[in-house]
Amino acid sequence: MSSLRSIPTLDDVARAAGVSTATVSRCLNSPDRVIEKTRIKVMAAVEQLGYTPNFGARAMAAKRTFTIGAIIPTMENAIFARGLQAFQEALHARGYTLLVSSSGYKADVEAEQIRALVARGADGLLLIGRDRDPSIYEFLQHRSVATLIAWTFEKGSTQPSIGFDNHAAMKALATAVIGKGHQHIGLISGIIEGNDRAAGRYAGICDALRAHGLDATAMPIIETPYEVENGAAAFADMMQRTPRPTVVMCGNDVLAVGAMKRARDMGLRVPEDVSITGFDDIELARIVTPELTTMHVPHRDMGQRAGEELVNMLEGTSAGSVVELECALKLRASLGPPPA
Amino acid sequence: MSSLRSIPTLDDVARAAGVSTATVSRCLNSPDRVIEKTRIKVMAAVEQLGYTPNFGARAMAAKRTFTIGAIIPTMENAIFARGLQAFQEALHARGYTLLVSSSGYKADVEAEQIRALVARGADGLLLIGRDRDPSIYEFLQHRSVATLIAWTFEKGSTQPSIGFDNHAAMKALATAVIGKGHQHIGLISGIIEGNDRAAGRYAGICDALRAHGLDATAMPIIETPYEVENGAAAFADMMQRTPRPTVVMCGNDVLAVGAMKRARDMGLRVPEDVSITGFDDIELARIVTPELTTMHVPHRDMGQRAGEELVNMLEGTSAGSVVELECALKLRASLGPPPA
DNA sequence: TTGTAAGCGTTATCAC
DNA sequence: GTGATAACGCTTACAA
Repeated sequence: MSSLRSIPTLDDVARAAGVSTATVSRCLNSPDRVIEKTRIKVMAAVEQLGYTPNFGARAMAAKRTFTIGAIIPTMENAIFARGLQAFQEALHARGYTLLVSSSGYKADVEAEQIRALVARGADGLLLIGRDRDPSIYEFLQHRSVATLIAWTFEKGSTQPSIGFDNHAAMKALATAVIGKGHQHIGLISGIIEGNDRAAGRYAGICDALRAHGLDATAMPIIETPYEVENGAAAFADMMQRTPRPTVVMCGNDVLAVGAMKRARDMGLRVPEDVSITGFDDIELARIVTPELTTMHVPHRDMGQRAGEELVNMLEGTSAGSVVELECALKLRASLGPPPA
Repeated sequence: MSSLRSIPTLDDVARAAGVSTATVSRCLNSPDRVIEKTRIKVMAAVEQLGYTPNFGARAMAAKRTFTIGAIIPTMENAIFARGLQAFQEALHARGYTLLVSSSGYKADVEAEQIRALVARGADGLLLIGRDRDPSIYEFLQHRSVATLIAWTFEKGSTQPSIGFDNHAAMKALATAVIGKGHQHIGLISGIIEGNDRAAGRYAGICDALRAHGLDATAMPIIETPYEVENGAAAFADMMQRTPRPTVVMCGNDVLAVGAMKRARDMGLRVPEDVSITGFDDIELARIVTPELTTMHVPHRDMGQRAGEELVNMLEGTSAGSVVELECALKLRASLGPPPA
């Protein structure tokens, strides 16, 4: 019975094909270094026995796994989904496997997962954002794990990275908002501590305000984890402030959508009574009514290029570059002029 | 310089602590089998050297990895996110690590990923739905990888599984729809081939129709992958059919939301001109306007219990049970009576 | 309680 | 082109 047969090893295949284990290994890894006749014989044995290489053994002997790990802050909303999908596809096309973990925006969980992935032999890692305990980067370097930072770009950074300038992008969005005539902006931000993207976006708004002679320190700001419910709660809170903001800018679309929902529940019309903006331009942004003014982030492009870059780093084709991607302002119905 | 030091092994730790590798191994795996004094000495060395066990070697020697794999059809929308998050938390609490892959609803990709995860030593696997080439189950059994099927329940199934009755749930929803007076239902379904959940939901609607003396074979049906855009396109198509459906039931919330968006773009009011229903009750369902009538699936509960069950199976506490979870009808504004 | 040593299943370096 | 054989880093009887 097949279920009694134990798991076949290289040795079993070699025996069945009447060759050495070295030859079987070659057939699997560099088929061209083996004469066709032998190869066919070996492959038949592989097939017949249902052989699958043991990954641990292979990793140990080859010091290479063709596996790349990615740790994203969350899978619960779509922010990283698109980019990750594209990343995965790019890796797959180059023969690599992607393993994903999510940290729930918790630094210690992330550190643990980085170790887990490295211990499992990940050749490379995709990390989101740059704010991280330095010891982690030391560890990664020590283990010579190729590491690429995504979702953020910083001029003159030394870390290989691909992303966009969160600061500049949010500044552009805020500038557009101010251009509509708004003087009272309220900000619902993600948790800024340990999150350079959130920090950059916040700073971008302040910059825009200052550039227009407005007082950035007066801006009401609520920090809360990126969840719809939190956006809703923060919005309600924000509407109590004095002076009441005429526009609520949100750190991402998820918060913004929560804010819009609460506005609706509170009987406030968007944008007649209050304007709302997001960031990311995930699918959600065009599903809600009214459609959300937001900053488009090239998720797919970023993911795909991240995949290619990481593979290139692994294969020595690239030393790890720093690439900046462009965002695009999406002016939609949720932003209007301030109420008269 | 620390970056010149090579990666420490058990041997290095043993040498540094002045004990054997066996003792170090014991300190790490069964600390109580080692006298405190030695343990302290060893742990200090571990710490000082920054030692991390090599996973491949450990897996090979111990034939156990405390790793569980999950393969979900997609990460691009939130359908599986909630459940997976809860699953992950449950595993983490029991000391297991979760590795996730997504198959893009493609059977061959899934098969490949199953092999990849098993080769990496996954002790157990979480799979979505039961439709799958039998050889996969044979393979899994042969490798004695504990496997749990989620998101679906079938009475009398022999596979360990946890889920809900897609057929009964959709039948209940359809019954509610018919109860509102609808005679012309259009269905926008996910791809049914190879997807028992989609198939069950379809059959459930047919059942409900028949139970009310309506002709199920006359129901217009469009099959399309679960994406917002596809839901929108299918809806437009559906509105051309004669007789025009008074309600469009969708295979899940993602399709439904796409349909709602298109309805709005076409100038059709929901539910005055046409009703729309979904399935899953993901967050999205209550974000859209009007809120979506749908079937609530206990995602978190399912994920959490799946995690516990799988660990129990691994640790011999459970032989693998078949558990059914209840869904709950959510009647919201997107469903109304048919237009006069 | 601790040490010795035999695997675990590959890959890679040599010879042949 | 192919075959021995030595790593690779760890766990686990078995001995001491």
